[in-house]
Amino acid sequence: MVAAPSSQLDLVFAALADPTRRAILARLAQGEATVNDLVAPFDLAQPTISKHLKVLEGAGLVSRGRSAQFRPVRLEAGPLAGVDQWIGGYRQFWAQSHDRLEAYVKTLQAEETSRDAPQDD
Amino acid sequence: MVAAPSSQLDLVFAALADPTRRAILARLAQGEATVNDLVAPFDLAQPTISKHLKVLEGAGLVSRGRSAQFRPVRLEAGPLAGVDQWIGGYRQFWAQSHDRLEAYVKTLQAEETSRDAPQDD
DNA sequence: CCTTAATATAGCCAATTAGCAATATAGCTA
DNA sequence: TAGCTATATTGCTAATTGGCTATATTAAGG
Repeated sequence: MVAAPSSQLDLVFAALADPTRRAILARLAQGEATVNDLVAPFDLAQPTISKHLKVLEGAGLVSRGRSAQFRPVRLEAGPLAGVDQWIGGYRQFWAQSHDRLEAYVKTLQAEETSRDAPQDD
Repeated sequence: MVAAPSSQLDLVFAALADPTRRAILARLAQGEATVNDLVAPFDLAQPTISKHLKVLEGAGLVSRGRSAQFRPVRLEAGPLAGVDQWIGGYRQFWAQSHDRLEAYVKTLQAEETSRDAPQDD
């Protein structure tokens, strides 16, 4: 077992890479839920959902309570703030590519008048 | 192999889950680079980096040019805008308890920044 | 042409992962 | 206590992944 300790971002991005887990988060955005609540909408076995929950918990994206034999799951958005922060460092780059795209569209429109545009891709 | 077509978000999150790939993006935030440029800072073999680049390209996060025997790699931030939008749906959940969160975010950013934040200076 | 440089591809391995069914545990309730 | 319900754990499999070395490809330059 050589495994370097995964950083928080590693765990969070990995957790978010699975559509089932994102759907679970979406459900939790509407409020706390039991495991069975979370199983219901999917065509997946209960242990499978429990496993997904463990991954989400490991990433800090959910926390568990205890109420009788229920272990309510609730959304913890903290790590998403971390992702948001990380992404913030790149915001300028998609603003910029948007500008480039706009410029490109303008070019196409300009060439439209001269009816002879070469394909350059 | 029944594999449902991974959504863009699946691919992007999965690509971002690896610290080497995030570091590559951080490097590309400073400008186009050749594969060798990207190999240099890591203690990884060139084919390993090429594989990472293929993952990033599959997610739409980088694109490749061609110039002699070089295949310059450049950042494509578009997909990050998609992530930003997805995350936007959860912003309210951390806005609520901003105070407690601030320290937490600072902590994990401190951990990550040195490793793979884009340099914007 | 032949060599060198930049990159890609192939093939291998170990670790991880998403899924399942079966079973165990924990806490009500009768 | 017994039984029922909610959830966790175990143990399996197939697929995927990150790493490597060795080799192939592509383009420049002598």
